[in-house]
Amino acid sequence: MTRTLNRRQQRHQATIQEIKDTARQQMAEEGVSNLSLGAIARAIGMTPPALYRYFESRGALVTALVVDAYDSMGEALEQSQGSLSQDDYAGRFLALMHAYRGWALKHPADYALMYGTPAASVDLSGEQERFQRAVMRSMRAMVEVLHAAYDAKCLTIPSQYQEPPPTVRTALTWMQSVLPDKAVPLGVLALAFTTWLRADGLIWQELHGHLPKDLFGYGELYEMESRVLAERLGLVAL
Amino acid sequence: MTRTLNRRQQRHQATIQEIKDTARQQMAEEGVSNLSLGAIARAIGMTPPALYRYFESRGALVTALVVDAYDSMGEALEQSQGSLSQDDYAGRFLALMHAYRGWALKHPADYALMYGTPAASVDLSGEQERFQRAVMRSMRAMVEVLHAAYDAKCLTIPSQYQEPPPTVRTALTWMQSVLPDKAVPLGVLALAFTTWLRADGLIWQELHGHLPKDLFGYGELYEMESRVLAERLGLVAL
DNA sequence: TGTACATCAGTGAACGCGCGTTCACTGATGTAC
DNA sequence: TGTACATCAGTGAACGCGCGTTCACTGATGTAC
Repeated sequence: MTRTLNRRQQRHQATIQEIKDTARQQMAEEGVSNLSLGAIARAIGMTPPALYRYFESRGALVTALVVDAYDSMGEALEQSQGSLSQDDYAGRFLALMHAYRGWALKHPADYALMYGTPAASVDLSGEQERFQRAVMRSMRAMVEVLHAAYDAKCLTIPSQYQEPPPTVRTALTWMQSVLPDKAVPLGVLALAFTTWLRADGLIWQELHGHLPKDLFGYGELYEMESRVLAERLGLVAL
Repeated sequence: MTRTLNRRQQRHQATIQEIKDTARQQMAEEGVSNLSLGAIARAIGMTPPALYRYFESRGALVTALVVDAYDSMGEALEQSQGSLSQDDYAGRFLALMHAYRGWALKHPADYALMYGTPAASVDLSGEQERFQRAVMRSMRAMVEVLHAAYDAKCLTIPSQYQEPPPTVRTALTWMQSVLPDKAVPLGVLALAFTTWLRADGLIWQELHGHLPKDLFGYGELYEMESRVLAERLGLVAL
């Protein structure tokens, strides 16, 4: 196995990192759709063809960036749980929601890459499952909190979620199989995702929507919504 | 006034329409970010410079398309109310939600244009208010339903919405002033928008997200969510 | 430890492409008297 | 009704740009004996 890397391999990995970091910075400055291999190469003192030693195409680079973004987001979410007591479900939920918006505002380019118009990124059919797994990884913390609350009988699941339609059920089962916690009830899983996707709409519009910026009031609207969601999930504040 | 248009002016307006229609078709086929003036001109049998008689730049064309899209969506929402009785608030709400997803699926390119990564569109600072007004126009039906339900005491407004933070309040007041119905309580307005934005997240992810497509089960997840929302708004089905 | 060979990093030139926009222009369409 | 003039539509050529990707190549870095 390549357990130990020689110096050349280490440099290779380091350069891959440098390329990705530069790409992220480029996106942040010039906009997600203006990611150019030439500009990246220039910024790190190489010529464009040299990048092909590290990524086989522009698309491969973008794919790597997307997967990284989900990981980075997931990590931020997990870290948000640090200091909270295990059974403070409402607190943990609110921390997750807060961390989510925080991450999105701190990494707008990555967020746009994950969530924005896909034409800017790539839709290689072979990569689909790779993306799906990345999403699931980022969602672990959310699922974990709701599952814990459910087991403690502190979660209200709307009746509709108990018996999802067959197609939905199929997808949920796959998602369940990908998570480390194989015992998550499907209803909890569905609830975690719909809650999540609803938060998405708010954040995205705050960042890129055509509404007056004031409406979101530096996150106050979002926090308000988070609290409403927490209440309706039946999570009681400690 | 130019109340009656001569033939030349009529042709001018017709060509503007033709350009916009072709542009929409182009976006649908090639992706929103691949909108090219050359391709549009070619499709309608003109040369690229000719388009500059109708739009002063590519950005102006995109702006017009966005505004049109909001109008088209708003119209679809209003039409969804047609056959329902005025006081069937739950029915009207569900019809709106259903029509919203329906419109988005039928016009994915326009939806992406309104809602997607803005780099693909335009962010001329002067156009901001134009966009904001367009959004408000598209939201009339939703606001109207919730307002009617509120007056009939059939709407549950979360306590947090009664006293929004000052910044949020400012934006809501502006929004209120732009609507035809000047008497909408701010809480109702806020509720209408957050509900809306949450639905957005679901639809967008169904269209462009990295989740398994089955999860959305041909709209079943969305309908499920809509019903949950209706219940929680306190709207009772007739 | 030193040499012979394979592997890899990076270069520089080139390819072919499509893009938005400008400009000076020709013809056609409309207007005023 | 006919003519003179202004307005507008559309052309064709050109500008300057940046893009992703390929190719044959030179040097440097590592490996095996």
